[in-house]
Amino acid sequence: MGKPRVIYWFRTDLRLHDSPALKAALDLEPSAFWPVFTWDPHYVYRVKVGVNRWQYLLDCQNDLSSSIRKRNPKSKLFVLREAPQTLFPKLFKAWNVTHLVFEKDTDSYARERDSVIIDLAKKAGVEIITRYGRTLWDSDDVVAKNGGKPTMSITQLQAAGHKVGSIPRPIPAPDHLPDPGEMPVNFDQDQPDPEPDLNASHRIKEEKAYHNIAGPKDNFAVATLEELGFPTATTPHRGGETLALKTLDKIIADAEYTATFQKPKTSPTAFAPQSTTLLSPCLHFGALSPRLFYWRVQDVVDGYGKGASKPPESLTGQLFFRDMYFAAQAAVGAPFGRAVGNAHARFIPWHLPTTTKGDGRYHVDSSQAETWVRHWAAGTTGFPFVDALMRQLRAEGWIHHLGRHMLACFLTRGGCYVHWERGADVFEELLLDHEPACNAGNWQWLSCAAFYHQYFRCYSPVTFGQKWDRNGDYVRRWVPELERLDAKFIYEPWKASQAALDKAGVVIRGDGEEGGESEGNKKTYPEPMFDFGERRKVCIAAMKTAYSIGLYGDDERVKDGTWRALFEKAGETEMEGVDGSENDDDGAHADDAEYEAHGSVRGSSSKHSRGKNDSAANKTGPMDRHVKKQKTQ
DNA sequence: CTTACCGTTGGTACT
DNA sequence: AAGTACCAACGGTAA
Repeated sequence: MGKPRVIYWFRTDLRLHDSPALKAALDLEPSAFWPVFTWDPHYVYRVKVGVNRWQYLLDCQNDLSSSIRKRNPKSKLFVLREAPQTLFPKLFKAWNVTHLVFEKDTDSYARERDSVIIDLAKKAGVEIITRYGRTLWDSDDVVAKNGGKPTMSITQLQAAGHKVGSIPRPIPAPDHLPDPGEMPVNFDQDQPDPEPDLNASHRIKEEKAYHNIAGPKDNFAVATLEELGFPTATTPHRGGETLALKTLDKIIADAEYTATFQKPKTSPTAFAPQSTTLLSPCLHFGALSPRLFYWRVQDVVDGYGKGASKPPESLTGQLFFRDMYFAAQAAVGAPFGRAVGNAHARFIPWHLPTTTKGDGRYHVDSSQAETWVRHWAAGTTGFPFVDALMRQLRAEGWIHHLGRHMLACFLTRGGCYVHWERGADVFEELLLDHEPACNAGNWQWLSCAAFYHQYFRCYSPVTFGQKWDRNGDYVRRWVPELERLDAKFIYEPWKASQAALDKAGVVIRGDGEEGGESEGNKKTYPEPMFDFGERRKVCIAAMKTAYSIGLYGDDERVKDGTWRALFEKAGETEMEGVDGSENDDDGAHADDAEYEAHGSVRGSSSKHSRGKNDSAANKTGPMDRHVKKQKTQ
């Protein structure tokens, strides 16, 4: 029995401070200690990760690696390019490993993957040690204290958290790390199947992610965007533990901001600087510990006395929401990320639902909805506030939480009546801070499928922006076509007089698909893609029908399609399978037309450039005709 | 059982 | 400018 030879497996905990798992690994007093990151093909190919988020991940890895090196010049973050499921059994042997240590992860894919790894380690006689530090409280403990049920309200989370116990105080970063052992690669590399590559559309060059297990220079280096075939990232936001801690210091130094923070009063239109902390991407990658964040803030609040804000509005309250979604997902499992099969989300027959085949595709039941979602994703809806938000999201990978509300409400229950899964797909790709539990949870919240139910409260793309930004500076920043338009019309340019438009040098015309950005000296901006007031009414009425029918995602009638009869009986026409297009009965639909499309909205980074054949927009399925016949009977 | 009130972040019309 | 009542009316929670 030699001394412990330990692999510390970094995943979504790219930091050295406050890591219970890292502490457990170092407490073994290893004779060999390898800080390792494995490239999971699931992340590289099977989930949508935009270029900006890749950049942020690589930032975090580079910073971590240099922090490790500072503590031991012989060490660094060793990046191995192979799926952990095939890599670890070989590594255990080749490096003579005795322990594998990592932070527990309650995401559904991670749970599945980690249980495989734990079995493999058992077989190899390698001891597994895990600890938890991803949320304030261990999500499984929260679920247990919530009666085994998902936490569906912030009250439940707070009550269950209270029962779990006090939030652990942060653990300082180690000031020294043990030497790594020898690292022979005397085994073959298992190559993953790159198909389907959900990120193929972003790549501008050959992707070389798995060309060599230790990277192109054979030195286990952190990858570059170029090796992945990606173009340069556009986000100004940079990642890494060092930066995260600096940002946190700056926030904490402002005691009044920290102690009196009220989320609903922070502005979604503030930019340079934004009104919130922008720490969410650091939390996602684990570059910042939520418990460190919590206690640094709480200590300020405790010292501030009267006038401090309280959860859920306060800064610490924001972390509670994160814990709530994590615990909800921990309880529900994989169905939490979907509608069908999710017993805790209402069934609402929105357009463009994901197919039940599990292939990531969705049902194009309405060409009109498909057109709307494309405009939504590209930032060409003709509603300036909506378009500004989407353009900032595409460029920077981050928008304010209330901006996300606006976009989500508009796409689902307050505008397009498109399924929240379509919006979640786009956010998953674009958000730097995309967190599976929080994304799915927030989309369910905003669409009133779960967590939130007041569907009659709708965000107006005109009024909501005006409430925060009378002059429309935010819109001018992101929709430069309207830069010079009078503030009176900046949120609703279709109402502007010809004189006002002439003065601003803009023409309101078309649907943004012509590709022409300028006409002479004038710029063009699209007409609004629908009458918002009308759509709002239609959506609220349809939500009322869906609520009164009261089905949930796990209902048999949802799975077998008999839900439709219930909605037809209720006289509902705004629903999946009914195409609202005015001009689509021109005989253009082939009988065997495909009615599925890839589960991603290809928002082109070059705006206004989407081709007409880019999607299944002009194809409809048999269901449409079926329903249309019924309508005209 | 009923009832009243609350729920992180709506919109409108009024004072 | 900021506060209030109302719109039409949801589910969860506590009394």
